[in-house]
Amino acid sequence: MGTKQYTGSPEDADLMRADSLAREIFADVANKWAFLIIEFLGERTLRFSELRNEVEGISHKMLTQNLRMLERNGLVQRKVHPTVPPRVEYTLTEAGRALRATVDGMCGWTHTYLGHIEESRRRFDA
Amino acid sequence: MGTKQYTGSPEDADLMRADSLAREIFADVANKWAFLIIEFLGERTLRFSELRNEVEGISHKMLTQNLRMLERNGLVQRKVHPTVPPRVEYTLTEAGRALRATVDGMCGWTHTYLGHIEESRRRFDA
DNA sequence: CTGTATCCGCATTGATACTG
DNA sequence: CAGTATCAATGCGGATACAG
Repeated sequence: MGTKQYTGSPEDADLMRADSLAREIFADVANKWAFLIIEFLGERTLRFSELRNEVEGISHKMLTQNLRMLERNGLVQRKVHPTVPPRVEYTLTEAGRALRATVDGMCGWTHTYLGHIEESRRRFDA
Repeated sequence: MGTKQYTGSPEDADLMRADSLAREIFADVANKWAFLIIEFLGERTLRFSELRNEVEGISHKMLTQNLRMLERNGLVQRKVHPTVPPRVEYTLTEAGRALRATVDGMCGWTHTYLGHIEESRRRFDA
């Protein structure tokens, strides 16, 4: 994801592919719902309805939509128990947990700079 | 950003405020353009037009909009040189650089799990 | 060059209803 | 309970024009 100065050399093909894919993944994952889902899921295994309660404010639709997306990218594992009524559980994969580590970093950052941000906002809004 | 089990005790007031603010910041910052801007800015100082070129695909509007947002939250510093034509330079603040460290983590994560993700997608799309 | 404002199409989102 | 589908709204984002 560095500067893009492709000269056309053979090795660049992979870099370009990787870069554009990285962008795509960024666009997928870098939205607040995905982050919140990953963060709340943590090391746990939660059902659809449990997630719905934890991530408050998320709609039924956005939850399923983001869960599908995360599953497609291999970040969450979806386990369906063939019972009635159905019981579906979601867990972070290894890749998901690795991503969560970085999201945790963002959470930590948020708390560290909370004051800084609030003050900056006050000054700006004047 | 942990579980929200507020009992109503006095100390909880701050936690709730911090939590909701953290959410708000998440919603602000967790979008691909903001990430890309932060990532490309790095340790450098760039002009508006330079940023426009680096972050390819971003529109005039989205760039200004995100730059304002980042400035408001105290993540970038905006320096206007009173010349004609105007010259405006953007730099990450300390808070911005700290956030960038975590965004870097995400970039690293992307490259580490690129193969995993591609394969997972192929399987899912079948 | 940088920035604001306006218009407008389109995608995202929520609400609702329905299936297994 | 979990998931899909449909519809309507609204808000995002791009294009354009214009000002300093």
